[in-house]
Amino acid sequence: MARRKEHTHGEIHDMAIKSVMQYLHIASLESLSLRKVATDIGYAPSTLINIFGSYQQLLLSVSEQVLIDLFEHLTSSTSDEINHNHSPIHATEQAQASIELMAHRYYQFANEHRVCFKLVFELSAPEGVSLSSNHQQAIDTLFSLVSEQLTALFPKADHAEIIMMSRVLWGGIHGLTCLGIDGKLFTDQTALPAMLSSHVHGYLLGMTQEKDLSCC
Amino acid sequence: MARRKEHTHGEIHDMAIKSVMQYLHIASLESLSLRKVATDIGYAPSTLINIFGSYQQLLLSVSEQVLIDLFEHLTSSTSDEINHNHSPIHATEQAQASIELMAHRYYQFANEHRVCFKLVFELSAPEGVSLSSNHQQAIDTLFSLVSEQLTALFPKADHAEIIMMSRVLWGGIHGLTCLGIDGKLFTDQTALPAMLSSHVHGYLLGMTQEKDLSCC
DNA sequence: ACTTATTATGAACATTGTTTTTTATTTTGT
DNA sequence: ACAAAATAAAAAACAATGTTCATAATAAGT
Repeated sequence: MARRKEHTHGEIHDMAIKSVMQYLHIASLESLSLRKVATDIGYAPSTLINIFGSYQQLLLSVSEQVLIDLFEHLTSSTSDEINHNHSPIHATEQAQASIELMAHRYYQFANEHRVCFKLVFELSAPEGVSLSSNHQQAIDTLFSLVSEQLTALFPKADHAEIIMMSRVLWGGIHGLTCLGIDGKLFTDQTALPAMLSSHVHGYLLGMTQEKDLSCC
Repeated sequence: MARRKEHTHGEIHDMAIKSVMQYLHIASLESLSLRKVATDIGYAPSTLINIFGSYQQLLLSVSEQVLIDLFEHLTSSTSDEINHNHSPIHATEQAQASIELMAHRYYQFANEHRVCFKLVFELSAPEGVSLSSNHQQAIDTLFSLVSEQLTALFPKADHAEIIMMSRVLWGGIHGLTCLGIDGKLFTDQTALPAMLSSHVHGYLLGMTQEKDLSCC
């Protein structure tokens, strides 16, 4: 019966999201419920419905936050790790190493936040309603990370080709990661970084040979 | 009140699976329920629980069936379509074309059975219980389809390398397909076959260059 | 201080998966 | 052929879910 107003809606919003993300680190999505979240943060279920609109939209908000965290994980302090083993001579090697590093980090993030990561890609917006602009923008930003590097690697290629190649690269990274994290297709987890490298390295090598025919 | 035994358990099993697959062609998984399936096939909910053990295991049985259908879709009458445009001269070209065709079919199947396809990869076995051997075997068989072609392409490569390459290829095909079917990452559906081809073609070209250094 | 407008709440509701109990049917034993 | 035991399906009961809505408690306005 309406106690003292202790938190703003924004605060409850953040508390709920934090509660869900915390829960999903130790349990499955199916075992979570709106009522559990409400109990955890000390509010009534109907309060969360008031703020988020529905349980599904609460989960979508979580998905947004996970994407933001993922982006930060992919972009934080890149420089020192690239030059860790050997300093690349050419800018092209730098670009390739950068993509490879992102691939490895993508998998690392997915592996450390499996349930949250799955949530992002398995939850779709409610019927007829499209994703929020925040959400869509977060996704687009991920793509730009790769296409940026690609323009450095293929200065002659036109925009459409760059876009396509970035999608092929992300698609592969994403697919390997998805199949890897729940061990559905291969059980040896350790091999996945090598596969990611093989994918990035192999595809870029193939595209290089196809684009600039400097040889043969 | 236990009416006359009209169907065997096996028949009810198949009826339920068929009902689910049919329903998922026109509606979402969240809107489906055990009770709806029961009503649809004219039995009580508890009867389905008796047969399948739980709703989740019913859905896992559906997933198995989808995998079987997928396998059939990938392997049926391959020969005539490969030689459709131009007859390949070398066996290597044939192998590459075969993988590319499978990639396109993989996407085609996923696109025509979106909800069922998603079900296969989003539903995991109940806590602690591993997938049924049928289920696991169906997955392994998919992989063998690619690795078969790869052994033709890279006769010198050892088994471990073949395995790895087949996983990278499938991972990429799967990732692009996943991201493609619910338009989460790119809206132009038509471009997806081209991306799949680029992935297969690009990666194989890169690996060819790396494995047999006949040039440069 | 009194009224008005918020705001979170708790009770109610329909629906879910599952368990348990009942009951109708089939099979078995003699 | 008939009674008894076994079986199979269903109905009823249960706990838990997301969501709605009337209500009580607080905050704001004058």
